[in-house]
Amino acid sequence: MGTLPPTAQGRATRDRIVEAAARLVADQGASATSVDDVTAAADASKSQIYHYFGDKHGLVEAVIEHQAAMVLGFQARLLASVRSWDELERWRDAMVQTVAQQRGRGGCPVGTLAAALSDTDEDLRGLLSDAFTTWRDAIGGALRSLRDNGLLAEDADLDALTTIVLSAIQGGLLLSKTSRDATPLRVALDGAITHLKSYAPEPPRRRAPSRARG
Amino acid sequence: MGTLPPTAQGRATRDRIVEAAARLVADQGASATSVDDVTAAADASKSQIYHYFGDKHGLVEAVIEHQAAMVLGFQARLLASVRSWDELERWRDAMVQTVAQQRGRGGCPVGTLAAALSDTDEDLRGLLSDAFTTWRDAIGGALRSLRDNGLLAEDADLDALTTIVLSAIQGGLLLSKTSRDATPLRVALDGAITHLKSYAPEPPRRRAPSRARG
DNA sequence: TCCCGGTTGGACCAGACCGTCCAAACGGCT
DNA sequence: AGCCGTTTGGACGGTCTGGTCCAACCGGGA
Repeated sequence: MGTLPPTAQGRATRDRIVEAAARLVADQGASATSVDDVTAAADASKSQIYHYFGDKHGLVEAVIEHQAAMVLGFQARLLASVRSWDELERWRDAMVQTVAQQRGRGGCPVGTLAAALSDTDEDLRGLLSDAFTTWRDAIGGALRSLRDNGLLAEDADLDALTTIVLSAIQGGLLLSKTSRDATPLRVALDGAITHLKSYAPEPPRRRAPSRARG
Repeated sequence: MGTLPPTAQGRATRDRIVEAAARLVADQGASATSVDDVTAAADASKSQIYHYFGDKHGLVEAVIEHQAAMVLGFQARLLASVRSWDELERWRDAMVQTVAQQRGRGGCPVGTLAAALSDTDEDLRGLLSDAFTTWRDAIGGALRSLRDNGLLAEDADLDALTTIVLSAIQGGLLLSKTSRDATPLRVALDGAITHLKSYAPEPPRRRAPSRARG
């Protein structure tokens, strides 16, 4: 359970199970996904799941870790290279495009799990809280990079701005998945970026009216 | 099912069931709440539930409508009177205080349901989407009132600003419930209000640095 | 070749699940 | 009192649930 399978075959099986479980949990919810569902989807047998994960709780933990790694990998890759407003806007466009492609379905796997499990299980809440912390670090790194490049004022509160950006992501994704329309996410992220720009050391000529309609 | 019980006694029973179910669903999730759980919590018998709601799906519908009415009632009451920045900030403080009191637990009942059910059931997603639309109307009304009082520019895009505010609410609540700390909500709402103020017709002396740290 | 830990399949269990059913009790009528 | 639709209680059935158990299988090392 705690440790990874020693053989390559075992590791492959474990991965297959986690991926199948992650997919099922993402579009049914954790408590609506049965262990038997997972065995069918992963083409595995029940003893394999209990061998590698101990019980269903352990399986859900593995799913959370898997989704956190996916999302944060994606985010970290895009955010690591941000050194200008243009690059930050490319990051925004990538997220909006991803959501638009699936018409909002699913939203953020981590956010969805956090909404469902934070009140139910203290262990899982901790994992999800850690995931958000890591995400904040990635965003905060990008903001620091912007500040180092002279695009944000020295005295700007980067922690607060990071919270604002992550809130816009999560809130926008929730509204987009509920309305099946990427617009709320685009508008929320646009608003966050406009807000960031208001902390530029040389304030732009004048404020820009918000562009998109929600 | 579709219609309300004809007798006062029946209506009382129905209400008791919905309230108990809403409480259970809020802190266990819909699919983790069994009909038998509800019978026990509402001190009702099974036939009563199936008599008034048809099946579990109908019960969940009633729970959504109940939670939407609660949240929107609370919001509409606070937002209807907003005519100045001070009053908007009082609305923000009321929300933050409510969340702080329960250390973030639960978050927004509507948001939590939306995260869990939007991908699962198209009917329920529609109900939740409608709830968000009504919420948007309440926020939009407050913003219009601010504009009518000369606090927002005539050309400000109120629809977009409404989306930004609602995203901040939902995102902030999610982060607060996951971290068991009201700070993210306070910071997100502060950011949204600061953003709104940047659309004031007479821009304030200079931009204000964000106050709280996240 | 034998051995042995890791791996796999699936029957099986006890309890929980949703939903059905029917008979009894209730309560406002006339 | 007598009636009738509404409301109530709870036993029951068939299915699904998480979890256990054990026998078989595999593959590499000696």
